[in-house]
Parts: sequence; C-alpha cells; structure tokens
Amino acid sequence: MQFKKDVIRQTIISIASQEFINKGFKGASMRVIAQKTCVSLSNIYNYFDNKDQLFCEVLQPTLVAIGDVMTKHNSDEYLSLNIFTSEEYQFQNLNLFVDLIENHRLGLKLLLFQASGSSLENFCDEFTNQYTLGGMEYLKKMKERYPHINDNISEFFMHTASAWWLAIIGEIVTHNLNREQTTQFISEYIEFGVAGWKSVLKA
Amino acid sequence: MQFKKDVIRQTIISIASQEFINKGFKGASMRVIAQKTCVSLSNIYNYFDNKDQLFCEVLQPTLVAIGDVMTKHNSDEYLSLNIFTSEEYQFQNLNLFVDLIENHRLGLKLLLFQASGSSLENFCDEFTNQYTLGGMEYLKKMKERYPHINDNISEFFMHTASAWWLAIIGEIVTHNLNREQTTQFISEYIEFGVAGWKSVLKA
Amino acid sequence: MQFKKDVIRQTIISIASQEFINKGFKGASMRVIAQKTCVSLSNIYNYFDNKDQLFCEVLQPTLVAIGDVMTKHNSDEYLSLNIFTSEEYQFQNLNLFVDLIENHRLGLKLLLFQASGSSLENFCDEFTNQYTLGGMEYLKKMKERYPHINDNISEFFMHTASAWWLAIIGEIVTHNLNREQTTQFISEYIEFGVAGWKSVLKA
Amino acid sequence: MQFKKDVIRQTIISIASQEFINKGFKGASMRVIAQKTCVSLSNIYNYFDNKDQLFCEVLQPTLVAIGDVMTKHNSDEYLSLNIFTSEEYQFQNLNLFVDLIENHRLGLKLLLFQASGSSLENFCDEFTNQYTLGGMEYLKKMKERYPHINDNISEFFMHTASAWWLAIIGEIVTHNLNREQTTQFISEYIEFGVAGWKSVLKA
DNA sequence: TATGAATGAGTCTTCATTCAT
DNA sequence: CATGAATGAAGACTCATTCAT
Repeated sequence: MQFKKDVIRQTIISIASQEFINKGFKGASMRVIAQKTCVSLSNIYNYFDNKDQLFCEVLQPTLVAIGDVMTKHNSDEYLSLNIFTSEEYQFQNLNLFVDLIENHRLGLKLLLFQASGSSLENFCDEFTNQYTLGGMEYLKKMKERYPHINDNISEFFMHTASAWWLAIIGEIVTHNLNREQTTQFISEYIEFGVAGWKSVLKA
Repeated sequence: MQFKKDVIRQTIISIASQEFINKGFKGASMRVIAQKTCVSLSNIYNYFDNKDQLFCEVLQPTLVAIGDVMTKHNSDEYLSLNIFTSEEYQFQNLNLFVDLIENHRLGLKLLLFQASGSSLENFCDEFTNQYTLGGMEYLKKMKERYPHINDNISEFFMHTASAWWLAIIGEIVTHNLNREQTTQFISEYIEFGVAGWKSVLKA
Repeated sequence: MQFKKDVIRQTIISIASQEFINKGFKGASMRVIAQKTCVSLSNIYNYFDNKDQLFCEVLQPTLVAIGDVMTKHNSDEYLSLNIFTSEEYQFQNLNLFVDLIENHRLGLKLLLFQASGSSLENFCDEFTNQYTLGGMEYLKKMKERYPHINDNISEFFMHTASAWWLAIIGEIVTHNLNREQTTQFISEYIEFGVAGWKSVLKA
Repeated sequence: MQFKKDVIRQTIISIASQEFINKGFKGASMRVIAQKTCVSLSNIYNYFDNKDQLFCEVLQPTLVAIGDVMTKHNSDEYLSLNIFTSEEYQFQNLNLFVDLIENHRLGLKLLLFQASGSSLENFCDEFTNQYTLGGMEYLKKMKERYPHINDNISEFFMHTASAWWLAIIGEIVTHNLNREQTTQFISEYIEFGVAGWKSVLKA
C-alpha cells in the first residue's frame, strides 16, 4: 500500500515535472497532470495540498542540492587565499557545480525559467541577494586575515558576480550541455573568474 | 483620428508589454491590460487579433532589431578573415549587440524568459537553429575563399556557439547592466570568442 | 471495545456539533470534522451513514427532549381549565421549557438557525404545523369538556401562537441568557400568553 | 442597452434573492442562479464581482432601510421623556418598524438567518453592539436632561434590550405576519417595552 | 471606432462518499 | 474497526474571445 502510494506520488511528481518544464508553472494544468498520470484530478489533492506545493515538491531535491552546494561553498575550509591559486580548490568547486547541474538539470531549468507565478518565482533573486551578502561577509573575513588585500568592493559588483553564477548555470541547463562540455565550460569560467577576482582584490 | 488610433494602439502595446514582463505571457490577462489602458476589453480586439498577436506585436520591434543585427552580421562585408583580426570589425559587432540590448532590453527579456505559452515560445530555439545553419553556410563560404582554414566543425559545436550568444544576452538583460557595463561585458566575450574561433579554424 | 467505540462515536458527535454550530450544516466539512476528531475521514462512515445522518444524530437528544416536552405538554393532566389559573401548572410548564433550553442550548440553536440544507431544515415549520394541529385538537377536547368556552379560533391564529414559542426559544438561545434570565423571560411570556388565551377563549 | 442591463441585473438579484432565501448563502450556487436567470455563469461576473458582493447587493436596500430607521430612531426629536408617554411617539416608532418589515421582509430574513458564511454574517451582532452603545449614549443624555431618572443600567441589560428588537423582527419575518398582524404584534411589544423602561428608569 | 454584454471552456480546489485492504 | 486511496460532481471564479449595437 505504502509502496503503491509512493509509486503514485513519484509518478505524479514526475509527470508534473514534465508539464511544468513544457508549459511553465502557470501554463501547466492540474487536470492534464491528473490525466497523464491516470489519476483522478481530486486524488492528486490527497498527495499534494495545491499546485504550488506540488511545484515545490517537484523542486525539493534541487533546492536541497543547491543548499548543500552553498553550505560547502561557504564553509571555512575555503577561507584562504588559496582560492586563487590552489588547483585543488578550483577542482572541488568545479565538481560541486558540475554535479549539481548534472543531477538537477530539469529542476534548475524549472527554477530559473519556469517558476513564474509560483511561490518560488523570486527564488533566484533571493538566492542572489543571499549569495551577495555571503560574499560581502566572506570579503570581510578575508580582509581580517589578509590585511593587504583590497576590500573596496561595491555591493553592486558583488551582486553582479553572484548573478553571474546563476546565469552560467541557466545557460548550461538551457542548452543541455553534457558532463564533459559542462566541465570544460565551467572550468573556463572559473579561470576567468579567478583571474578577475585576483585582479580586483589586488591579492 | 488615425493619430488617436495610433496613440491608443501604442498605449495598449506599452501596457501589455509591462504586463507580459511582470506576469509572463500565460499569466498576463487581457482584462487587466484593458483596464490599465483604460480601454474596453473588446476594443483591444479591434487593434489586435488575439492575445498571441498582441504579444508578437509587442515584440515586433525587438524581432526586427534582431533580424537587422543578424542581417548585418551575415552580410558579405564580414565575409573575410578580418573578422578575427580587424579591430574595426570587433567594434562594429560589439556596438551592434550593445545597441540591440540597450534599445530592446524588455523585448529581449520577454522573448527569452516570458514567452512560454505563446507562438514565440520556441523563438530562441528556432533562432539558434537558424543561426547555426547560417554559421555553417558562412563556414562553407569561408572555406571557398580561404581554402587553408579548417572547416571540420561539428554542427553541434556551431549550435552551442550560437546558443552562447543568446545566453549572454539573457544574462545582461536579466541583470540590467547599463551601457558601460554591457559594453565591457560583451567586449570581453568577443575577445574570448574571437580567440576561440581563431584557434578552432586554425586561421 | 464497545466502550471505545462509544467514546469515538461521542467524540465525533461532539466535534461535529461544534462545527455545525460554527459553520452551519452546509458550511461544515466532514473532512474537518474528521481531522479535529483525530479519526480518519472514512472511519466516520462506519459510525454514521452520511453527513445528514450525523447531523440528525447530533440533534437526536434535542429532538427527543422536544418530543418529551410536547408529550407532557399535550398529556391529559393538562386537559383542564386549570391551565389558565393554576400557578402550579404555570410553574411546571415554565420549568419544562427552561430545562429544555438549559440542557439543549446548542441543539436548539442548530435546529433553529443552522439546519439549512439538511433533512431537518423544515423541522421548525413541521413542528409548528404539528403543534398547531395539536392545539386545534386540544381546543376541541376543551370545548367538549367545557362547552361554554369560545372555540372559534382560526387555524392561522393557532399557527402564529405556535410559531411564537419557537421564536421565544430562538431568542433565548441566540442571546445565551442564563437560567435565571431565561426563567424570568419565559415566565413573563407565560403570563402574557395565559392572559391572551384567557381573553380569547372567554374562559 | 442600459435598460436591458438593468433588467438583467435586477433579474439576477431577484433570482439570487430567492436562492439565498431557500438555500442560505453557503447553500446557494452561482451556477444555479445563472441557470435560473437564463444567463451564462460567467456573465454574472460582469454584473457582480463575486458571490459575496451579489449577496450584499441583494441586501443593499434592506441595509439602507435599516440605516434610515436607526437614524430616525436616534434623532434628537426623540430625546425627551415623551418617549414613555407620548402616543404620537409610539405611533411613529411603530410605523417605522412596521414599514421596514413590510418592505424588506425577505431581506431581513436573509440578514437574520441566511447570512452564515457571507461577509454579513456578523451584521446582527455588530448591529446589536452599535445599538447598545447608542442606547447607553442616549441614556447619558437623558440623565443630563432629566437628572432624576435612574441611569444605573448595565450594558448587558441594554444589550439584551437591543437584541430583543432583532428577535422580534426575526419572528415576524419568519412567520410572515401581514401588516395588520405585524402592527398589533409590535404595538403590544412597544407597550411592553415602554412599561418596562419606565419601571427601570424610575421615570 | 468603441463598448457592454455574453459565452463556453477553462482555472484550481473542495465536496461527500465509496471501496479495497 | 480502521484507513488510505480514489472518485465524480460540484464549488467559485477567470479566461480569451465574439457579437450586436
């Protein structure tokens, strides 16, 4: 029973995911999702409270994964100037993002381009803002540890840099680059970014 | 009279544009557009056949501008190896895009992120495909004119390169970079691209 | 087991009662009742056939009590002119109603104001009609026993007199008068009514 | 055109009124109202924003009439002890209420018994509260003008007295008393009330 | 040109109820 | 006895669009 329930639940999520991808949050229809899942429309509401919650449920793994990446990315072990020279750091950071994209391609697509109208429609903006704040914090700590660096960075610049990452991800996801392509793509961007920051921080 | 008609028409387009930007094609409501324009709902249909056509009309200047850029970009005057070395070319090409973005920020935003559900929802894909074909054509002509270059370029590579531009534009548009920022941004990318192509074409 | 079953049954009835009071028959939801009772929705249907029956079950004690009052009220012991003079009668009659209201405040509220949509929605009307018929019967018997009274009473008048009582009850119940207030209230009305009937019957 | 619109509007209101009377606010269905009006469901929403607003619109004349009665009832001309002795006052006051009931029988029924679930469901309570406050004010002014009266009246008593009137109205309306019956009914109550207040105020 | 009226299909969601387990 | 799953009908309401005037 519980088994079957889980199966149906997953089926709904899966079908809904496709519908949301194809039609967007607004354009997707609960009726159609029900029909394609071969489930009565009302029965969907035994599994999910409403359309928005279904959408969030579809995106939950993606959101969790993003949270994980952010947590690791902001962890103390990165708090060193090695950021700009250590190949190891670059590699880890690279894999972090590549894995995220590889495993949550659809979710990221949804989140970035198809969430309009849902409660997650501002996720990207909020994410960028948080990421920006985190970046400013990080900068402050860096300055404490390495007093010679230039920390005169505008919040706007930081914001743009944050938005940058989302844009990169959006691009990769939009054009269905495979792992290899993604890796190369991102590694180039990391190179680019590291060089940029080095220059800016005068580190 | 004709004057007034045009004014109304433009007002509708203007308001509709805002609505589409804020709510997306699906989320925007003809009723709301009518109310905000202080025009009767049915009267809108004297100016535009239907919602989709209104959306297209909103985007027409943008589509035209994109077409122009493409035309110039593919015109014969660029059909020379100067592409990779001439600074003048780079500058022209750069301004072409910067102008496009500057003048059609909203339209591009609409086209790239809010067209889901409309007849233009596949515009980006189609555009990329066409651009890819155009690129392959261009490559062939180049090979005819400069036999020593390497034209062994996969269509996939060309496709990615095409998608690339749209992504860049999307990014700039999403984050509301101003002209100066945009210029710097794109010029860096052009540098990047030119170098890339030079290397790939062994030119 | 039977014990537990009864407990659950009573719990459902109790919760349902509150829901019906707050939302009315139509507005109350079986789902909500189930949730508040911490019982699965479908299990309610092991105890009650349907929403309407649950509603009736909630009201059963009230209906029984009303029936009792009516039975006593119409019993032979009252079949005497003492009705109009005996203080004892008045007192009994008074207590009958006060007890009814005291013990079935919620039920009466439900019956009078929240039964719309249920099979009991016409209870008050039917009750009034029956009460009217009973009154006419009573009048006939009285005439047989006390030929000198005037029995030329229209059914309409009797009907109004019947409706009267329900209205009084409704009022008391609506405004949550306590026992003391209720007693005074009703006793005044009884006084009023007795005087009225005395005059009408020329008794 | 405007004529037809008004006709339809009134038809909808009329049909809706019946439906609300028969089924209550919750029980009435917009679909059914549309069908009975021979109007498409969606067209109703060209006339009324939503079900609740339709309900309020149905009740508007009644609400206005109630407001008028209250205004007159609280006007300064009544601010005299004549209240308890003048036959003229009693007559005016009587007619005020009888007219209200005569002209707004259905509306009052709706308001008193069928508004559950609508935004007017608390109208009676609020009305009673306001009426109570007004009564206390009135009492104060009376005391200023006629210092010998007893103004030691609890707000609860005043509240009950206020609720009283609504109950009376409810009763008359519920049992469809005609004008003559209503007049007698209310005149009796006025007599009752005047006597009561005289006694309480020791006036 | 402009509009108010009208519509049918559609939206998401909730309903009371049933059934297999 | 209890439940989770399922359902069809219905809920209010919105949609883009049409049409007569």
